[in-house]
Amino acid sequence: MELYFEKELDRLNPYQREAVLDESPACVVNANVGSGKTTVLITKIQYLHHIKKVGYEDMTVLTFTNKAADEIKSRLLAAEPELPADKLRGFGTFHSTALYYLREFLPVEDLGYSKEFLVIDPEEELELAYDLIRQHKLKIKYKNRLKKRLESAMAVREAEKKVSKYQDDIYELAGLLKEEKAKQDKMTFFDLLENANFLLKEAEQKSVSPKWVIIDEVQDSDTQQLVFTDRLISRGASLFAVGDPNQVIYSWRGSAFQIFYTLKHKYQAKELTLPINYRSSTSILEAARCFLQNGSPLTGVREPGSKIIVRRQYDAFQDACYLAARMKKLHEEGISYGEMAVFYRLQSQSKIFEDVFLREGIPFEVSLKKTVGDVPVLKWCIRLLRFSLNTKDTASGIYVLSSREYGEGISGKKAEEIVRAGQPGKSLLFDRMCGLVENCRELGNEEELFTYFELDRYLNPVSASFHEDSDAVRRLFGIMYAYVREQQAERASGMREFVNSSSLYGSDVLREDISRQEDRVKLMTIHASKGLEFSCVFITGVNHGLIPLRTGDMEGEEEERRLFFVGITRAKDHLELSYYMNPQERADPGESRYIRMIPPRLLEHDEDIGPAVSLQELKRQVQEQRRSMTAGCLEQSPGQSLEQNPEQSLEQNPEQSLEQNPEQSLEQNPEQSLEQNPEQSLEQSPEQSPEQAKQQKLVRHSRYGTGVVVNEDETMLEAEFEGYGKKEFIKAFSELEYI
DNA sequence: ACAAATAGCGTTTTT
DNA sequence: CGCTATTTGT
Repeated sequence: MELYFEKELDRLNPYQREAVLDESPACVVNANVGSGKTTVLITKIQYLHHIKKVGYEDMTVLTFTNKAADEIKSRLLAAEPELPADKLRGFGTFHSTALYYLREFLPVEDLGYSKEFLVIDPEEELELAYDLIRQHKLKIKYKNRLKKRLESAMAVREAEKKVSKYQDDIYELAGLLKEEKAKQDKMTFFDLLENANFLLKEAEQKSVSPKWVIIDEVQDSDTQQLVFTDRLISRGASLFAVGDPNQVIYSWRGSAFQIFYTLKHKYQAKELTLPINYRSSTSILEAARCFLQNGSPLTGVREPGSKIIVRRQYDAFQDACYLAARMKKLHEEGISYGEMAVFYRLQSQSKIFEDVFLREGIPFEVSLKKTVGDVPVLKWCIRLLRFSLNTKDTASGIYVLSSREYGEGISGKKAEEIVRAGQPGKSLLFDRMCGLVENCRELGNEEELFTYFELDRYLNPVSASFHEDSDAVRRLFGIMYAYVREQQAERASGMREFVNSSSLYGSDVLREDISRQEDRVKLMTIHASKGLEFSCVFITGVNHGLIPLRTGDMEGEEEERRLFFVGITRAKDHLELSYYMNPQERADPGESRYIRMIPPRLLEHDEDIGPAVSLQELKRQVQEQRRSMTAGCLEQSPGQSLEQNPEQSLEQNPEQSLEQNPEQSLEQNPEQSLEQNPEQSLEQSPEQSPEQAKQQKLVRHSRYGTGVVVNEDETMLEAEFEGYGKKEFIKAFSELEYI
């Protein structure tokens, strides 16, 4: 083993080797993009184990995502296949490690919990809070923002909790919620760390005392995670942390300020640097250097490579069409689609690319954050299992019975009665849930479980999404059975563990079918691109107002710059930036100043925004296609609410009016059509062509009188009434009369 | 019951 | 800044 390890060490560059061999009790490694950070981290772990004879069980390796933790574990196992998995129990995300400590070593009873406590998602905590408000008749203002208000209330110190800003009972609620969670044996992600931190301060030394704390992507730590680290270090652990201050893009969700500085001072940590980037061509690196905050060195070792292409486009649609053609060409040249990626600033920007790529036959995959909670049927099923496995969880029982979409659709009051009384015979579904643990032995696979709950009946067979729903549920059950088998646990307790483990929230329950075909173009936000790399990267919409997004303060501005830095450093060989002359969203037309910050000699401008006569026709077809699609599956997609924004903005954009008069628009360059019709932009309703504005449509309403139609589509109608102003109506329900 | 006043977003997302 | 949801005032 030691010999094998010598070879590993030889493969490292001097900087990497120094980090691995460093002997100081605390060391932070300032690792540049693409400098082999993960390799150093893994080699360090192996070094500690094989050479320094530190047991894996004496190491705590902390990451922020399950994905990162899985990668580290699987790379260790690949090098050492006979390594028993339970030696790596201390390897995982901050939250899963806190969970492990709480379950195995820390006296959670001191906080009123049992060892079998449950992990709940934020939404369930919110439900609990609303329940408490009702039960205790608390006065809470701005209930719609309760989640945010509670978050800030929980962060306030005990001493300052006298009167709330709005003079309501928010602090009382926070206190009650804490009690209630302990009573119901439930912890949120926040509680996992908070409680672990509290107990680590008090508990006896021997219970948890790793010899090493090793942290990946340490720049993303928030205060809670910093405290967790500190608790372990003050128990005698040495520290080895790796991260990149130039890749801080999550400070808005609380990553602590200037971590490297803090760690260096707090623990007299030695700071080492990994300056050499192996990933990108030197042109790309040179451009990236313009966006570094501090003058940290960033050295490349590769050839200059091709210039960065900057494209001027009329709008996102034209860009999408260009990209489709460009990618086809690259594919013909032998670059696989999997090596290409399109980045944008906002989730809502993906839609137009999806539509065009679908039409053009480009295989693609959109990276969307989806958890079980985002799919209504799975959310319902999890609650079904939760109550079945723990009938004390009455909130889940009530939720399942009173759901409108699934189950028996019992009213909330009645459901509460049944669940609280706990008497059988009132509801078949309720009886089945209560009987699950008893009958568990006979239910050997997902199909039998499905049948046991009579889900054929309860998953709302008349709904359009029934097939999709039952497939999703079967898949979830399948994953659960696989988990139980893998853990070699007794069935009921294995299921309980699955349903309550944070691993559930991190697992790819929904992505099974996507990963089959790998050769796809990836579409994602720049945020989501962190940690990935592609041969060809296309960053789209590099306009001011998008990249950078209009931000209030300096800090936000700097974060935007780091974000762009992250985006361009994902590219290995080829990078293209595009900006729009007619951005439909909040962006300004023209190139972002970020493009101007790159030395011109690195750039190649492509300013031809040719008229492409058929483009308008194509665009019309794409929009038509989308309309028929969204009409068909309105209720199935959980992401629907997110996707409504681009839809709306599309209705308002000028193309809508072009679509209504195709003959007129076709021979015009789209850019001209806007500039040549100044009256149009002065109109109150730009979606109407001048002709339509002249022959105004009038409607009569029983209450508001006669009004002028200002906006109209298939479902909605907006009219302006004299003395009343504008009013929106749903056509199907309003009693409107055309005049 | 309606109108005026006020608060606080806006985007990015993991556990 | 401009919009929306909510609270507060009449």
